[in-house]
Amino acid sequence: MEIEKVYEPRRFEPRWAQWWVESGIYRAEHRPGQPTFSLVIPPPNVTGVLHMGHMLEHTEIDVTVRWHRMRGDCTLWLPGTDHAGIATEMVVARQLAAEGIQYRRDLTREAFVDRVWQWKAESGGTIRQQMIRIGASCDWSRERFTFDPGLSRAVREVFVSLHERGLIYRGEYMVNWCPSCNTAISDLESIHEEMPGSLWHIKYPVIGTDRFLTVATTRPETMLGDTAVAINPRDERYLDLHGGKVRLPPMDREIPIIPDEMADPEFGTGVVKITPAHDPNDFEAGKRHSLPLIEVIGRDAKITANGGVYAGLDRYDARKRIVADLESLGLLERVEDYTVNPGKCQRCKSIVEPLVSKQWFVRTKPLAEKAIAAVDEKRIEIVPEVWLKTWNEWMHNIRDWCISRQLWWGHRIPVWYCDACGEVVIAREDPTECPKCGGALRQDPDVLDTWFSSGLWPFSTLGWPDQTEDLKNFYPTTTLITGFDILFFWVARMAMLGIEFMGDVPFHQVYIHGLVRDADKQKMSKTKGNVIDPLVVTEEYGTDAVRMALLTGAAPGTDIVFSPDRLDSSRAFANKIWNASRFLFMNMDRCGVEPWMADDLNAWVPGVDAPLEDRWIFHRINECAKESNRAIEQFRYHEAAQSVWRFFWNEFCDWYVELKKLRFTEGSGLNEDWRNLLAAFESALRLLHPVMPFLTEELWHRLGGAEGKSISLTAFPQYLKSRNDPDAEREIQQLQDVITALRNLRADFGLDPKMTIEGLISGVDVSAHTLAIQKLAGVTIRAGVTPKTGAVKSMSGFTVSLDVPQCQMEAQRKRLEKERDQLIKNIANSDRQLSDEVFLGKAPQKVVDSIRTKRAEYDSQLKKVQDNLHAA
RNA sequence: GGGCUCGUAGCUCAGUUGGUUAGAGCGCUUCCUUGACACGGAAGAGGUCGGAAGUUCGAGUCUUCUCGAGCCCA
Repeated sequence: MEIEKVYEPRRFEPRWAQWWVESGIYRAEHRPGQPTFSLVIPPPNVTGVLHMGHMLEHTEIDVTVRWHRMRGDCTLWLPGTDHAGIATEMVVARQLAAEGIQYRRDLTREAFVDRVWQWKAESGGTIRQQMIRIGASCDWSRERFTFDPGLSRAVREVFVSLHERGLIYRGEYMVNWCPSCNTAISDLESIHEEMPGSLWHIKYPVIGTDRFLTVATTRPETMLGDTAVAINPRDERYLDLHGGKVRLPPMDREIPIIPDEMADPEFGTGVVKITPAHDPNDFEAGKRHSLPLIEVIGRDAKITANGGVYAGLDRYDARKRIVADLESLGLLERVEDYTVNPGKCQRCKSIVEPLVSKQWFVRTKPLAEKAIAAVDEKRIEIVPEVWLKTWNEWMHNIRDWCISRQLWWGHRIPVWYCDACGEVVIAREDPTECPKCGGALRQDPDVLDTWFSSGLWPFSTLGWPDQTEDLKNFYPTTTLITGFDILFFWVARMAMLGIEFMGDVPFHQVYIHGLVRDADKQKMSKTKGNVIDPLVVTEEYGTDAVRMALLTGAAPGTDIVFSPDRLDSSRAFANKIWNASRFLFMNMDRCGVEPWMADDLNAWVPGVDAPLEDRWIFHRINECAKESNRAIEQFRYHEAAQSVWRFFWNEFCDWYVELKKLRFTEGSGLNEDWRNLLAAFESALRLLHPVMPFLTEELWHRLGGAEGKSISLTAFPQYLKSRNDPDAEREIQQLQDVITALRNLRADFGLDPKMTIEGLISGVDVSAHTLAIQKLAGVTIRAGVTPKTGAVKSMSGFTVSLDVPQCQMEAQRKRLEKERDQLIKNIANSDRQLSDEVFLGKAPQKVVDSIRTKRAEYDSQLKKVQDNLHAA
């Protein structure tokens, strides 16, 4: 059988990727009575391209999904994307701008939306293609998009029914306005970031006196809209000013001095200005004191007509002018450097302007309570637990959710206004006329926050509001795997809406994965230029190697450092497996063995008389299965990856294959030896499959897997206590110890690796393994009982010696002395503990016993070492 | 201002309920191109677990303080 010398994933990965999709083998078919595992993808943004975060997420999901499928569960991984309102609108707007089209001015809304759909058809499928390339084993027949008709119907149903339940309202509230995206955004989309700024101390003349109140502000331009200044009611400096007024310098307006707790006597002068229309805290204060709202900054971030002489200026130009004017009036007391913390638009980084406007909100408290309870009662389990605190912190302090967006691309808010009679219609079906007066209706121009539709994802994708079979079979989903950055944006909202509309949690477990960082532990970002394109490294190293590199570092609760080193070693692992199979195939040829696979390899066990190494490797497979199953079940991907790595490389390749080499005879045909070897290898491939799907599929087929079948549909090895073989384990361990000790001695004496040496082994019977010892340690065991020289090494339980010339004894003596000193130290240490009455009285018996046993071992070894030293 | 996480070998990280010679990968040193593999094999060196105090018979593992790095929320 021809097999290339080096692992070259490019030669087979694209082929399998394509076949997995075309064959439809990952379509979930519900079968009654069978356990179900379902998972929905955290929908990537339709404008997105696959980045390392996706690669990690999809790898973890895929491992989990493949593992469940191999365990025989009816398994669904539902893929799809979201319509990403702002992002997509910006992408298309940019495209139009390049053609000289300003969409809001030159296009109708309908024309624009058509254009977006056109864009989606052309460019919206990138990430899908990329996912297929990396072998994501999802059910493409169930792919969904948040803007599909069905999902849109779900959105409308939820909006209307939340409104009916009193959980949606329209209100005049302070929102985060992004002047460059031209829309309101939610609190979560406004990112606070510290930056250097200034604190201006401005003097406000107190009416009727010659005094001034000095107010410190980081945003002097907002003073145009001040409607009061506040002092702390207990602040003794200003007791006499209660009920007084100040003159607002640039506007020449009189505004009241009000007592309010929000003024901190310790901060600055203890006086704060109040601008209810442009600051969230001031907005609240304004409500408490019934202050007027004066909007001085508009949606374009320019000063409005209310701003007097400053009208029409950009907010920052106005700031400069106002400061200059105050200074010339002698009202600017001083300016100090100050760190400011403004909200920035998550998407375009513009500084958001807090504005008062009419928006639609979801009343979140009642929804949040149920979600909090679901987590408290473990109906939703958050893994790792560290995120529980963050979850509770946020959920308990949750604020109402602003869901209207002033965009064209998105689910249009299903609300209509009648200009004739003022009626507001909120309806599941588009109304044609006002039900009250028959007049014309005008639909609310805004669309809903994309997360509003993403929040329905676990059930809208399964057909809701229809009561479909899929919904019945796959909701609640089993597990959600996602990043912490969308814990609130998405996870919390799915929990709230799922419970509200399905009456049950959307998933039972949420696994929060880490962040992929570069080799210097830096976050990957386009601006830093340190992003690694997963498709590029996939082409270079192979998808499987990239997966392995990610998984071995994916310990729960930690970020993943993604370095070329790790990629190199993962590829080396893949190459090792490749070559192990190459070895098999070459020897199969030599021995005249045809590719073979039993009907049910999962049931294969070597016979009772099978060679020791066969019994041993099946024992190890069983142990590895135990570890892998446990690890994947607990989202301990790094342990799953490491355990199969260790098994395949350090046990299967390093020992099993080496021992097996001694059994090959030319022209043997498919004998018991071969059957056991091939069955063991096939099991090992199955253990590895969830982690490295491509390589294992390729080798499995070369091994004899029938066309049209897939290793991904075979059974993952399960741990069976009955397959434990402690005798084989013990005997191989002993053999390994003997061989290691001999190699150790050889190295110490600097013996030529090619030279076969005679030696003696005492204390253990290895007569059955003389051939193995000869091959793997280069030592032939001679007759006799007395070592010829002092080239001796004593282990616990046995002693090995080599016949080497006397002249090389100096190295030996040194090593023995070192060993002796270590043993003396260990014995002293044990004695100290064993003579400690309190320790003996309080420590558990088994701890004390183990120390006694060790003490005895050290002692007998010490005696041997001393004997050897005398001889040397 | 409130909260969280991390600090273990040169590097990146494991270390499930505290148990007594602290593990892995990479890197490093020495030797070896033996017909699966130099993306390899064999043998090694190297940490006392950021610092201090405490609880305990016993602490990398629990408590407090402290220093340093990062993150989230306001």
